[in-house]
Amino acid sequence: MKRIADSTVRRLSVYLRFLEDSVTHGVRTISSQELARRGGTTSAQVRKDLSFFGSFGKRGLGYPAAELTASLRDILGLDREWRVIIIGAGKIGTALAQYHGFRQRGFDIIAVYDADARKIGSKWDGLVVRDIREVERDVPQELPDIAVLTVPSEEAQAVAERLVGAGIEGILNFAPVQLKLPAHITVRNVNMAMELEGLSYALTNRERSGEAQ
Amino acid sequence: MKRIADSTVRRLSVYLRFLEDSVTHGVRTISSQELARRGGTTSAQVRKDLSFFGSFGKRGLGYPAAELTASLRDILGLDREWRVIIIGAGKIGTALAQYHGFRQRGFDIIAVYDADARKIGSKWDGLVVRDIREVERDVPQELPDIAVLTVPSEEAQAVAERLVGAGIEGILNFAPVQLKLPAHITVRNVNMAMELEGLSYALTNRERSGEAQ
DNA sequence: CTGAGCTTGTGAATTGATTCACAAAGTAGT
DNA sequence: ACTACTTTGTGAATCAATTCACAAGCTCAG
Repeated sequence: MKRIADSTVRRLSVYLRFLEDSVTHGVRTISSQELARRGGTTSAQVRKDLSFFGSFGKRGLGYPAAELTASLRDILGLDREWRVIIIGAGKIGTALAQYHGFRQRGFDIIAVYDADARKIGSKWDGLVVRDIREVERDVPQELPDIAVLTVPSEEAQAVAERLVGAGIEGILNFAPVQLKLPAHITVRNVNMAMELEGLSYALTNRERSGEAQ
Repeated sequence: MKRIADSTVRRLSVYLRFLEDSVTHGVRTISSQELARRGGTTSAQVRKDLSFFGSFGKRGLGYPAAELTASLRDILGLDREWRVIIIGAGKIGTALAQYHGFRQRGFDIIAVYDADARKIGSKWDGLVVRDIREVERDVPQELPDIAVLTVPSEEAQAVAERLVGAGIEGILNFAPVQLKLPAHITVRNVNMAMELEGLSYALTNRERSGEAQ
């Protein structure tokens, strides 16, 4: 199968969110045009995106909402639970640990780690903050799939390497540094500073830059 | 001037972070190769990115670190303070409000708003949570540049429209919906669910998908 | 059953981003 | 001053993503 572009996967995620919404509102069938309108793209793009994975619609009618929802969940690998650990019990890490939206979407936060003795042992929401030194022992036992990295930039690379050593293969990195890890490790970056600076650039050079969306 | 790609602006932001770091460590000069290594890209890409904005290096030597830092800050519009308001005092909003990294980088959080009477009036870090209904009065007075939107999905579109009506032109949207706003408004989306689902896809289809970075 | 009206699925065309490759310009050692 | 070595800046070539455009398939009304 052909390599699927990152941008396509992102859009599938957006379509899925709207589809789930539509299904709970009783919508039976939905056109590429409607999906495009809600996803901020074009109908041709929607059809192309879906066509990489198969043929889901009926000509003249559109896509069956419930079936397409199930197919997208399947394609995205959301037909299972993902076990997530959070590394770094700072402001962002804490907020994420307490945010219930993830669990709802199948991402189950099973543990939080930190290096700071003052934080270790404290409890939120049934989760006790563990010592980061335990990660090498815990990961082979509890087999988390994804680590969310919310440690200071200086430590991000070293901590990431430890996680990989312990057996983690997927990392959601909040530190504003580019992690250098073996090729088989999947990394996604969330970089708030970058987003704000993107806004700063766009607002400063309004005529040059297109409207980011 | 030619339209600059979003991906280019993102990379400039990454280069800038590393350059600032280098300057504080006393580095005087830096090559496109070194910037590429740290930014997770290629030297040709670095040179191309910079070439859109001018000629900053010396052949045979590289780029003067301090000067390039200043130029990038200038290009990105970081030679000023940006006034930021946070809408939504939930888990994420609260964490962002208390996170000092933004202020350090020139993004000054001047207010937090919420609709929930139980939250209004509570105080963090010198910031009192204000009633969202006051936003129409405050914005024309205090002239914030950017609104960070951390309200539930269902409310995001309506709240965004109110913000635009009040005079906001830049929005950092954390709600997993595509906002539909006038073309002159700049929107950036941070969508954690999308990132996690991207990881889920990549981990599920390891052979098909490239390593996202 | 027929014709008008939608909407999908998809090659082809286009537009956009990245990589190549090299001349030009500099450094440093002798 | 000359040679060997670096590194930038940039057109040209390549690779990738999006948009176009239309045949084919389906619905529905009469």
